[in-house]
Amino acid sequence: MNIAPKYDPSIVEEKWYSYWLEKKLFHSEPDTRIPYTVVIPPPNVTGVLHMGHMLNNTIQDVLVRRARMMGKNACWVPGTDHASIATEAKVVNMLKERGIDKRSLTRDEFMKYAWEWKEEHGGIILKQLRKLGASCDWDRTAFTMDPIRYESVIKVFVDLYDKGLIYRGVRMVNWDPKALTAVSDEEVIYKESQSKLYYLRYYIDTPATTQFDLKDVTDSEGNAIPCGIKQNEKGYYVIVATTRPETILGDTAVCVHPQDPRYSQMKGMKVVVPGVGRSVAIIMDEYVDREFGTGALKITPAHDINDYNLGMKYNLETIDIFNDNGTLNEKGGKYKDMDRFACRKQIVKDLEELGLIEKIEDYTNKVGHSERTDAIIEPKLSAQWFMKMGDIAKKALEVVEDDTIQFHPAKFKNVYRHWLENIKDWCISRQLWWGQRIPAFYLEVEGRTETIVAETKEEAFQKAQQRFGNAISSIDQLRQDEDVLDTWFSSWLWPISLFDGIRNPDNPEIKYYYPTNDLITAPDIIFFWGARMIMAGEEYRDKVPFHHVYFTGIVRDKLGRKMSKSLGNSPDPIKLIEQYGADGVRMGMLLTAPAGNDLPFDESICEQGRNFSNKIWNALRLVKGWEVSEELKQPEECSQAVEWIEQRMACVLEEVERDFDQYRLSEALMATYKLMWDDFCSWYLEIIKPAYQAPIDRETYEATIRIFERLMCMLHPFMPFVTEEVWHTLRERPEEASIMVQHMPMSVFFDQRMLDGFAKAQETIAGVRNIRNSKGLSPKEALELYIRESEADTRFDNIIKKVANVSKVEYVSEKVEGAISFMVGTAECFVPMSQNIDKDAELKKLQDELAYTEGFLNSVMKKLGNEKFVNGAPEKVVNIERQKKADAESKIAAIKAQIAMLNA
RNA sequence: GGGAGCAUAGCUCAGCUGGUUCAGAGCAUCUGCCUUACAAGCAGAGGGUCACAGGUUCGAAUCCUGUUGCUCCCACCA
Repeated sequence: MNIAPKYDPSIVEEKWYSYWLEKKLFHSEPDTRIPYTVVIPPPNVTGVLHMGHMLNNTIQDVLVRRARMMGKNACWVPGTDHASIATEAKVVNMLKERGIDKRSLTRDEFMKYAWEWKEEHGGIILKQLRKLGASCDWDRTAFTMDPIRYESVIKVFVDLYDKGLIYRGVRMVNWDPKALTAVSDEEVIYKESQSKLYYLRYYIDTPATTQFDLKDVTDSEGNAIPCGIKQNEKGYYVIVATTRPETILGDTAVCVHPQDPRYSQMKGMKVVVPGVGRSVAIIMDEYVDREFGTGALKITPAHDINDYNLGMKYNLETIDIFNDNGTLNEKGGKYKDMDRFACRKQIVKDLEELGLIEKIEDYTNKVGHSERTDAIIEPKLSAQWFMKMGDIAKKALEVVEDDTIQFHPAKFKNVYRHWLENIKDWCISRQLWWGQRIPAFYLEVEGRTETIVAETKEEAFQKAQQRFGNAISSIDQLRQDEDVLDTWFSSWLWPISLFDGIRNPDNPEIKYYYPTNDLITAPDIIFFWGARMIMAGEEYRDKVPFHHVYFTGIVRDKLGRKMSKSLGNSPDPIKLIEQYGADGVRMGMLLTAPAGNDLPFDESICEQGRNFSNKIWNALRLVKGWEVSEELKQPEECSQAVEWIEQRMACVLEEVERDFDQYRLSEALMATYKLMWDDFCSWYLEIIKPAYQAPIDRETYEATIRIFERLMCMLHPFMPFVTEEVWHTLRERPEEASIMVQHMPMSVFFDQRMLDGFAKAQETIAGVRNIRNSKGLSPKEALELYIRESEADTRFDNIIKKVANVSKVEYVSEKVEGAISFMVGTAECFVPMSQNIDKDAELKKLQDELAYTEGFLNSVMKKLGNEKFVNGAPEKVVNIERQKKADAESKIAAIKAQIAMLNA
């Protein structure tokens, strides 16, 4: 058989992926088998594959392929997410490039462009996943805005509204002035930034005759501290520290702590907002941190959540000074239309000129940025839709606490608990067009605005007629809410809506595939997505959506930075695949990424994968290059080797099964890797390998093929392509065959004593090789080996002979002269040398070993001499120490005898 | 500011209820080898006071306390 000397993944991968698709091997339909379901974390429809996706999807594919080979009906459902903000931003940009302003379009026109954009640029990422080998059921590809998913979302909204879990209200929300929409708390990223703390003078608004006592006051510990009230030629003033001087335009109070002696004279006073001239009240509230700044806080209820709360409490006026895009509105007076940051600069300049700034300090604080646009978030009062989280969160917490859903690694339970215990209502409306439009309809009835929530406008009209009778005559009186829903409000239904379980809760698919088995996700979306899916599952199926959550790590570059498009530090996964093969990249990533651990990515880890693919390939070349003889009898070393490798495989299988049970994928792969490379290639194949151009016996050959096939099955979930290729080359296969649907080998009982015996033989062989190495002897020169041991195990002598190139193995009761010796356990091995032995070198080696062993014995004796140890430690442990002592003593005796012999 | 986690070989990580899996693996490094499957390879070797300091114990990488250094999450100190 002619097999290429190097493995070329590109041809092979293309070939087999098409083959799998053509044979519909990824497709699943409900049947009598046990289902195994995974739903993909839907990537952004306009996104491209990055390393995070690679890792995440490789893990899913490993689990899915393994489940399939374990005889389960595996179904991995792919799809994409419409990603409102991100996609809408891209569409708006695209329009801008074409000279079209979004505001000049109607909603319908915009949506047409958006869908066009989606059709053109969407789904690239799913195509890329095929290159990775992902065994998704592509027939089931879904989109969070396709009809089934869209309708499901609408239905859920209406249902939750009817249950009283969804409400509309004017609240302080996180406003993204770039995307012009509200975002949820989870979408705000706080970043540390260097800013300034401005100390502003607020003059006290008081008749000129009023006198204040400016003497030092006494704090609670009895120390004298300066009074909070200052005086200059213009009058009395207090100093307020702020990081956002532009918001003074919206100031409606100044707040101090009621027990702050510095300000006790301020009760009931008013101060003048600097530069603005407005006179505002001094209020006193314990919210204020006396230690911060000057202990006096300006209150801007429209632009800060805390100020808003205080504003509510003290009935303060709310002055909103910003437009939606972050510029100043008419309340900003002369600063109208300036951007908020430009305004800040200008206002500081103006105040400085007016002598209203006491000082400016450098200050580091955390500023909220929009997760999607990176714009600085502006707290803003607006009417939004919210979902109540209280009760539903409790249930979602319970199922994780009681391990109905298990997290891998479990440490994420803490994070999850903390979030759910402090959860706030979820702002679900977004001021965008790309998304599910909120099915709320407004109409004017007798001067009031009434709200009707219904799945369609027609339904809303009917409901309106029922409620308001003849006051409603035309459907056109209804006006639908302009906003769409948060994208996560569709993704949270994903495991259910994929099987149409919202619209048709009793359909056979949802009943069969739900709940899914494993969720593979990055920890950074645990709140956005994971937690909310659990809530939706509880609410709509009364069952958790999955039983295990596998958290992948975050892929980082060599410098430890998160890989991101903006940093440009992410390699192109498709290029990597071209360079190392999909199998190589998969293997490289998996080996270095235990669950929950970040993956410091370096291209070199793919090399290991590529090298491994090639190693497998070369083993195939060796085996398929043999001529098989029907006459030859199986040599003893071959039957021993076959027996051993089967035992060994059983042992590793057990380990791998244990690893998978605990979701320790990298460990499972490492164990299989070693089985293939070390045990199979380096030991087994070397033992059975016939001499050059000599044939191999039929029995050994068949056994080898069989073992090779099973190894390929074990590796297939990790490296789907090379294993399929090799599996097909090993034997003639029927038309439809694929390794994908072979049975995964299962662990069976294995004989540990045999494995131990073989390990000893391996050590013996290594000993002989070492002698060869140190003496510079050719591997072709046969040596002799004498072993002195009380209980000889001769089973593997033929193997030793062959692999170590030893002409004879003989068991002796006396020491062998003129030989170099080494020990394997308690056995002494002698290799006679024809050439002169370097006496001094040998002596030194022996003496070193003697010193070490004596030291070892010493420490054992110390333990055994300790009465507390002998009495306190368990019998078993003491016995082990006694055995150590005996072994060490006999070893010392042997070494001493050898030294004596050398010196003789 | 609150909480959680981590620290073991140059790198990435195993190491379960303290004791033969106890100091390990892979990669990298070094030394020999172009030995007819494979130099993307083969055969060997070196390398760690288990972050630091105490404590508990007959016995600690493992349990406790403190220190230091990292990481993550949460939070409205302007």
